[in-house]
Amino acid sequence: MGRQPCCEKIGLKRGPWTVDEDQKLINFILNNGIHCWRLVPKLAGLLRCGKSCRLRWTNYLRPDLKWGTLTELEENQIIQLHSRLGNRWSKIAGHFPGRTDNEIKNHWNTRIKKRLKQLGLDPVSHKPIEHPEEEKIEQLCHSNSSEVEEKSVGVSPSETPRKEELLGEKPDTFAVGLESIQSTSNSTLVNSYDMLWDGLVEEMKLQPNPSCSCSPSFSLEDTPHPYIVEDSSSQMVNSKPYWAETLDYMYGLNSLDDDFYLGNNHDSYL
DNA sequence: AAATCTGCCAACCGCCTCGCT
DNA sequence: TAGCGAGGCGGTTGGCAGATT
Repeated sequence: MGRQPCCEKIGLKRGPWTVDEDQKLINFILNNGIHCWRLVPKLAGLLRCGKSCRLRWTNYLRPDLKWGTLTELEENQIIQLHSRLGNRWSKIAGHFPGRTDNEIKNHWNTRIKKRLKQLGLDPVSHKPIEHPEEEKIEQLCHSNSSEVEEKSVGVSPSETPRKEELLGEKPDTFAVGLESIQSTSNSTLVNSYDMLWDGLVEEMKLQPNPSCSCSPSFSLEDTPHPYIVEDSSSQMVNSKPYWAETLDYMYGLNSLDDDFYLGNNHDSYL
């Protein structure tokens, strides 16, 4: 016997949320909090199931969401965390304040996967995809032929990485990783991000995100601002969604200065 | 200019986990 | 201790927008 559906689906609306629905959900949660998702749509006057409301809130309407493209540093951190945690997106998202598991999952599937494949890495195992590649790496470690090196991974002779580095074993320090990233071509990113991340782990002691997406509760005091967008040129821009004005009004945020909206305090969350 | 392709992401589905009775 | 229900999670899909032909 199968499980009962989470809600009575007959007569319920599906698909994209409208402005009106968003407003209703925001108003209800801000006024009443979240006690039981199953009751939220009924009490808020929405023809949605509780699950749908929860998803909409956690992925889009939550005030502590960080908007905008994931930064390169965040991307590298995601890769590292994925190599250790696998597809446990909520756990990974827990390390990124204001980011949702859905967002990170989407980013992984659409961009990072591709990037890893271009680097010759298996997105699942994080190891080189083909054995011939390993043979090339072997050659790299034991040969002085710059021609082979240039063709295989594009590393100059003086920057020849150790085999275990190319194959994903963790080297030593943050400093080494950072230096490597700064001084080498893109192809060495394969091992550089490992180095960098290990250093970061040491530096930051991997403090989990207190406002993890799993939690329905939030606090304006300890969460980043939601309307931060970082474009490809790393410039922070203001990108409020349409409902933001409502939230601003309700939270009294409209008196905050531009630095807050522009995310100039975002460093403290890394 | 129109048709087709591709990438992105919001949203859904169904299974799992955990807490309550 | 077993059964049930709600919330959480990860995989997948559908539709939109921009790019390409």
